[in-house]
Amino acid sequence: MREIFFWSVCMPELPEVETLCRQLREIVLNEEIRGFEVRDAKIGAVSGFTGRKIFSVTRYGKTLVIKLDDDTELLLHLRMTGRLLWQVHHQEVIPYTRFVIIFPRGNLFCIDPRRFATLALQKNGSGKAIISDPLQTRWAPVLHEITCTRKTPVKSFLMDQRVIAGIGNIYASEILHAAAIDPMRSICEVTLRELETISEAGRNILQRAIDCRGTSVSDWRDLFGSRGEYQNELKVYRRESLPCLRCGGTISRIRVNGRGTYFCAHCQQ
DNA sequence: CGAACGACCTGTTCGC
DNA sequence: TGCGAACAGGTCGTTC
Repeated sequence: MREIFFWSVCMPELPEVETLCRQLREIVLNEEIRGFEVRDAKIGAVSGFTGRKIFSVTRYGKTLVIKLDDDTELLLHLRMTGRLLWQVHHQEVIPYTRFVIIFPRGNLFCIDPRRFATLALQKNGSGKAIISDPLQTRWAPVLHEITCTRKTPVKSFLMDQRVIAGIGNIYASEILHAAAIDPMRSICEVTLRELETISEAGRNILQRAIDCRGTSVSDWRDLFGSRGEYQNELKVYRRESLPCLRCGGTISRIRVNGRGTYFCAHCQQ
């Protein structure tokens, strides 16, 4: 039992949020909200959804977008340790619960030990990324036009939510390893051809991670408390000092803009 | 304008 | 064994 409630790292990025999104659609689409309980006001000042029905559940980058039948749009961002958990029975007390949405057939718990998660109403004209859907769009042609004005490390560039919506720390390391690019390389020195390699690797990795229902590095769990599978396919993340699975070199861990970054100095240039 | 960094949080891990 | 410091990282605001 404790295992269900015991996690330190979730870090929902695009594949994890997409997983929740798909699972939510199966369960709550067209369902009526019977109650909305805010257990921690820090989550955001929102209320008054009783009687509304769920019109759609979509995703923008790492943000979950829940649209109600009165056109209200709820934006849920899980940040680092936020989770959503579906519970059929309401009696259970779950630690770190931030809010609960009560449906006729069950209850949706938002759980977040570190209280970074946010719930807000859609703001008009909320920021859009240059690559708003990295799964559908080829990155290279668009990004190549702006790389010459930037000097930031390529890893920071990939994680910039104004550039690409949805890539976080885990997948940024994985993508650059797959593309054999040094994460510290300045983005302005990355060629169009290399950007195409990054784009190809990135889209493949994100899609594969979705197919695996996300990465359970320490304890990411899906809507039903199950682990993802992509942690079994990680090539560099959290593999410091272990051999590179491509060239046999040793995986290094450095800091890039304050974030733990894993790469192989032998085959990533 | 872009780049870097602290703040926000709290459970876990590390070092003495 | 115990305690405090360091660490984890998504995003925002501040500073340079």
